[in-house]
Amino acid sequence: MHSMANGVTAQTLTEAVADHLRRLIHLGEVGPGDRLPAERDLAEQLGIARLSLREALKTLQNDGYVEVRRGARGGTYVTELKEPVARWRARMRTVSGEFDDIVDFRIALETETARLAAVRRGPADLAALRETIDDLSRAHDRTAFRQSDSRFHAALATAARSTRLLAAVESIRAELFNTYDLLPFVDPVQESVDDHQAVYRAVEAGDVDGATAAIRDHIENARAQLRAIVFDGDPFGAPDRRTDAEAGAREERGR
Amino acid sequence: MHSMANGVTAQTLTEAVADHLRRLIHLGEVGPGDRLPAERDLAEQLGIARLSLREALKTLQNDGYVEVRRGARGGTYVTELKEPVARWRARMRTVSGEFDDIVDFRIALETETARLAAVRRGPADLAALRETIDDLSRAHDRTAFRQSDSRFHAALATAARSTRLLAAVESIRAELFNTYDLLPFVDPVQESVDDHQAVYRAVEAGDVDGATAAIRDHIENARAQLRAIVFDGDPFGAPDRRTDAEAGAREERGR
DNA sequence: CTACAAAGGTACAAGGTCTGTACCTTGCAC
DNA sequence: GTGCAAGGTACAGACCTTGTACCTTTGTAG
Repeated sequence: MHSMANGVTAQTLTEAVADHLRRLIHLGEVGPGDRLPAERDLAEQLGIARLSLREALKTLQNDGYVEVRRGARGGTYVTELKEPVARWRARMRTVSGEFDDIVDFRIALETETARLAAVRRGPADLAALRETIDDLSRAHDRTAFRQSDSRFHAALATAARSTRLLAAVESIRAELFNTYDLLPFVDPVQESVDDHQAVYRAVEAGDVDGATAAIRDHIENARAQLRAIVFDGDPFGAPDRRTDAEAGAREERGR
Repeated sequence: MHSMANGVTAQTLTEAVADHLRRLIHLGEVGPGDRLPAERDLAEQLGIARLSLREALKTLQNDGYVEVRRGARGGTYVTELKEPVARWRARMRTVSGEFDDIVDFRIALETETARLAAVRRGPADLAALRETIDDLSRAHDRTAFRQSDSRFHAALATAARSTRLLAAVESIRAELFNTYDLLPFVDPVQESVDDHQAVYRAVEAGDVDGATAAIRDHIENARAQLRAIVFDGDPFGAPDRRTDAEAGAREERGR
């Protein structure tokens, strides 16, 4: 027998709660400056003891996600996220291939999502998609931009009638974090609106190939933008860019 | 603020271990009749206390995945899996859309996997793929068939150079369980070999569209076969069709 | 400038989980 | 029928989770 391998561990409530909250922050559900509910309330909402929540908040505090203030106007506030974003960026630069691995996975999920959406969408789905694009084009700050962007992709997965794709699309977005705060704000908005509209038109028309091509372009655009953020100013030069065209030439260790 | 929603829970070690072992069984890493390592050894391999392992085994025992025998030739043996397969089948029939949801997700993962493999594969990858197909065509029993099949898809994800796709492909295969034991054995072998060879040829040729089309066909074939197992007449022909609730209620004592 | 209210901070006891260690029981093989 | 390789059981210590109670900080209304 083989591969009964190791690595099995329990997850404490504290860890689970910290992961949950960290994910909400990564997804932009709560952004810099937002205040979380009071400990007692939040603990009740999450169905856990206050102490467990407090320990989770302590973790997030240590990692620089939130800061805690006492007194009447006290509470737990999301920070500007400079520290965690810096750590995320360092990891993306350090762990070879991690960045492209995530984006490749996202492409796998979203191209098929777009394909299914083009086939299965109904009028209500189209309306929901239009609304997210309208919100996006009207977004006046980064938080609104983030949320509209997230909701477009969620609406697409909803139109695709796939609960697993919806969940996975959200998960992988959380892994990419939310780094728009590091970009100049104006550029990405118009580009993103254009990309989303292209996807929408193909989905509305039931154009399967057009929809997959449009979403692939969109994610490749996002990849390029994020790559600039992550690797900009690297003294050792850009790491190898695994485009599909190039990568075929190289070959790796056997297995 | 919204969506701070509920549902956060810790996972006990026992649960984690049970999930891990159940997954190995679902993937066919260990099959009917196989014996797991002795409790003391397995606990050490997994890095956990024996009691935690024992509780996990108790769970699997209750669910009909394994049976435990004492004495010199004793140990923990994987059952014929009739009970869990019946439960799985009942669930697929009952939970509306669950079956297609899983297969749709699998298509999302594997089409992009095939696409990337066609672009990034090296000679070693091609050799590994050929080997799994050879194994498959020589498979004399269901266990060998299962393993070769799994390994082909793993090799494909390896050729695609994507750790996340590899992990996700494995996960979703575990959710589909391993129901080949319910099929007549001869048919699917030749079909499956043909399908895999079609994928291989496209990947070898670097034919992106051919590879995605071939893997999509393969999975749609698998969908049709599985659908027949899941939704068509009872494979055991018994007019007495037990619901899973009934099945769980009976046959409780015999252990 | 004082009292109140709304937050976070701390303490403790009861019950559950995980570990390490030790010892008992079963049943095949010789 | 003895040896021995399994599983079966017991227990104490450390850690995690919960419920409850009470303390401290700080903005602000009066």
